[in-house]
Order: sequence, then C-alpha cells, then structure tokens
Amino acid sequence: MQYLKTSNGVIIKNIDSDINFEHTLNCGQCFRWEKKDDKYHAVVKNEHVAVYKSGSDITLENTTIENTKNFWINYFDLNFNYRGVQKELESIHPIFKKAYKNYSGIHILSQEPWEALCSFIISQNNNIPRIKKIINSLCTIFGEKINGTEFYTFPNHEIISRLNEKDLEPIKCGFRARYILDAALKVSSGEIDLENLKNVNTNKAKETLMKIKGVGSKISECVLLYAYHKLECFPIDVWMKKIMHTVFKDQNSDIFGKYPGIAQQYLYHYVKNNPGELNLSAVGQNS
DNA sequence: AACCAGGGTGATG
DNA sequence: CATCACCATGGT
Repeated sequence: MQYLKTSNGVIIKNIDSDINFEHTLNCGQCFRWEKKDDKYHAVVKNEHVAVYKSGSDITLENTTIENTKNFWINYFDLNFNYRGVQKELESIHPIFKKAYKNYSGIHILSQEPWEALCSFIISQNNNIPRIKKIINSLCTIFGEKINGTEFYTFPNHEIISRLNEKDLEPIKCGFRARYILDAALKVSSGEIDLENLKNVNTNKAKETLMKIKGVGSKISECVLLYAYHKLECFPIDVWMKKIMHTVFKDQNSDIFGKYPGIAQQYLYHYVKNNPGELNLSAVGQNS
C-alpha cells in the first residue's frame, strides 16, 4: 500500500482490501453518499469529498495524505481483514454464501457520531428514501453550503439545539422532531458526551444513548455499530426480525461469532434485495 | 383504503 | 415481563 498525492487529492495504490463502495454505501448504514459521475460524493467533517475504486487503487478527491492516513483509512475500515470474516460467516450458514456472492465488499463505516445519531433517530418507523429526503432537507435548511459545490454540511448539535419543533416542520420528520431536539439538547449541553463514548464499554454506551427520548435498543445499536465500530452490536429492525425468525429459527446473535454487526449488514442487505429468501427458508428449502 | 417503512413510548394486562 | 395503540408522513 502506497499513498500518491494528486492535484486535488490522494490515490491509495495497491490496497489489500475487498471494499466495494457500491455495496458499502448503499446497504442502509449511511444516507448521505451520492453517486455522481462514477464517484461517490459526501460531506464528512464539513468537507466535500469524492471517492472511487479502480482495480486495487482507491482515489480520494479533496483530501490530503495526512487525512487519508489519520481518518479515511479508519472511516472505510481498510486495514481490517474482511475476507477472514467472510470465511467464518460462510461456514456458519449457506445464506451467507449467497449474500457474499451478490454483495461482497461491504465494510462497516466509522461515521460521525452526531450525524449517525440524528440520522437513525429519523430512521425510526420510516423507509430509506424518505429518511434520505428528510436528512437532505435538514442539511439544506440548517447546514452550510460548501463553496463551489451543491453539497451542504450536516448541521451540528449546537445549531439544532437552538431550534424548536416549529422550526423543524419544513423537514417533515413528523413525531421525530422532539426526539431530534432532545438529542441535540443532551449532546450540546454536555449531558451526553459523544466523544467519550469511544472509551466506554458497549453496554454502558448503549445505556447512555438510550437516555435520549426516542432512542431505544435498535437505534442505539445502529449508532454504536456505524459510528463507534462496535462490531458486536446487532441492530434488529423489521427485516432482521423476519430473518432471525425464518432463516435462523429465533436463535440469537451469538451464533455469528465475533462480528454479529457484519453478519447483520450482509443479512439485511441481501434479504432486502432478495425478499424471496424469507419464503424459501420458511418452508425449509434453503441451502 | 389499508398497510408499510432500518422503532419507541406509555398504558394496560 | 408481553402486548398494543399510537405516533407524522408519503408511497404503494
């Protein structure tokens, strides 16, 4: 692996990683990466960036070698052996062979905690297209436009904490408005220290996040998995509930070994795109 | 028109 | 502890 500086970014040469951005950025763990001109664009840490992979090279636009080493490698989890996890999961149940055949290269991101928290509060009892629409409104109305682009920053918790439910009406998030406001208040006041959660064990961190109104077991596990990289987390939404009931006969996440979070991501993404799998398993014709 | 979407809360048994 | 109506909104 080698870093090359380009006119406006960085190329990581010869990476030994299976990452597939298409699958990683469209598997339901993030809502703000957009494909445009064969590159994925987003605003992360208040900067617009673009990324794409060609062969074993990854190109990052609008960043530096230093930021790549200190941030992006970790954000995209490029130094972790996902192939080893694949081997393990495929030995546990045949459904993983099908999932990896179609969707290999999913990595668990390390997103910004406040954005993940806010986004998954919005996700509750909601569908992905509308989640994206609401988050987009939140950013265009309360974020800042980045010069020379069409992209906006994700509004920080200080800004949101000064709003009221009336202010949030334009984003059409319905009953979730007061949950967003409560999260912003608890975070900006310091009652909940999102930075410090990195140093706290998973159960304690979950307990802390659940002090926020509207944040329960599922949302807190999403935040811990997708922002804090707690791979033991296993968020169960309506799809995962169905999968665990039909394919895995109501067993719990212990059967997935050390990385239930990764298993969850493959199962969720695969079955959402192949819902017939649930019927097959229900009558015991899988494998 | 009724049901669903990456759920959680509060009331009730 | 388990169940259940309800919570806004938009798509089917």
